Amino acid sequence: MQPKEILKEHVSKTASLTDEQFDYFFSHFTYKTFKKGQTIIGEGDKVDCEYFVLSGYLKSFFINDDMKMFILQFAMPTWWASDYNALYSGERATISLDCITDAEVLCLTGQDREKLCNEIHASEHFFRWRTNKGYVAAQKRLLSFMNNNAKRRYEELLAQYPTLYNVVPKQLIASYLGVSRETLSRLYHS
Amino acid sequence: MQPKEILKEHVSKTASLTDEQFDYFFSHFTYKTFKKGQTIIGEGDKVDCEYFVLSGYLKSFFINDDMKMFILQFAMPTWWASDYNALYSGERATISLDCITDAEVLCLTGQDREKLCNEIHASEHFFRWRTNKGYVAAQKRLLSFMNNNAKRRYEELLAQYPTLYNVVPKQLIASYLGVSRETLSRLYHS
DNA sequence: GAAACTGTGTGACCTACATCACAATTGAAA
DNA sequence: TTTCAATTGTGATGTAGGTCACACAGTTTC
Repeated sequence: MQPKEILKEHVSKTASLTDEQFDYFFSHFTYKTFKKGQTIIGEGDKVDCEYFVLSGYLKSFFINDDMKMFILQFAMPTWWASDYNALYSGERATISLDCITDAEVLCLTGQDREKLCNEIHASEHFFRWRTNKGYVAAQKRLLSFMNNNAKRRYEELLAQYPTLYNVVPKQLIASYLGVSRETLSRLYHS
Repeated sequence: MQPKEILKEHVSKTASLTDEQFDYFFSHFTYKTFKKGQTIIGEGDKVDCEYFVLSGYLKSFFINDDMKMFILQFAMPTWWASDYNALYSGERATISLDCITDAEVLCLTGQDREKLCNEIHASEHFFRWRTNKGYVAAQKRLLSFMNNNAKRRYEELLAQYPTLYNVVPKQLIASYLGVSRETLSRLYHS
């Protein structure tokens, strides 16, 4: 399937744009490819874009003072990713984004997103619903952190995204769950 | 200050509505008061509304199978609260909402919000930005959970919302931080 | 002014998970 | 195929924070 069709199918689930509107909408996206391990957003960068994943897996993450990594999100095909705080506020990136596998993405600048939201009411509708979905998901994960131990969080993650298990190194899964890789290893060997 | 002015000032920070547009916007809100301890949304309820706080303090929370409470959000004046998952999806509430103090709120039904978003482009803009802010805040809190111990999370919370300390029982602060009340007590007595 | 309730402090003990150290395995590069 | 790095497994030990138990406020209720 072509990038344009992938995005169109995705957007049409929450907003109705006419074909001409969608053509215009799509014309603001830039197609890019990245290699496994490549950095898309690095800490301290100016953040211009958000990214729609066509193929491959990304991770968005934070590194603390002890160089420990915490994964905020795995981004898979048809997911969006960026440092939304930096993108909306103009501040420098505190969240990084890079490629777990080779990846194809569509880039949309923050400026173009605002322009599209202004010019096409339906596109603002789309972004509102998408963001709300992200908000609800983040809240769910917060509750899971408070309520569940590492084992249950691990089972939850695998139940929701079984494909991750084969694609993503266990270290990264541990960073997502907020446990050490040693603990994770012990969890699924018992 | 009147409810209408409070809301107007709040909305105008992110969206420009004309006076007539705002009058129309405001006409969809219902003013309500609640007493300390009253439930606004209970588990299993059908969720029709979201709530804009005019005065007082609310909490949104989740109760697990062991009857342990986890607080997702304290809502203070000019904050919004609801079970957004239930409100957007039509499912029953899993998140409850009640009053820590006497409170005045403005209620907006999900239906009216969608109607307003349709009819007034600027109001959709407002809700997109508000939701994005919530999303970014939830992500920050997630990172804080992964990165910081209970003591630092406690200090962070007090630094951000000093008023909470006097208004909100320590038990609830513990539930927000995801620690037991005993641990919290030990944290600030040392 | 008892009585009952809600909120808080504090000690003793327990457990989930972190950390450190090193071995084993896999996988890419040469 | 050999080599080097990245990834994973596993034991020993440390610790933050949970749980239970009980004491001691304030505050509301009759």
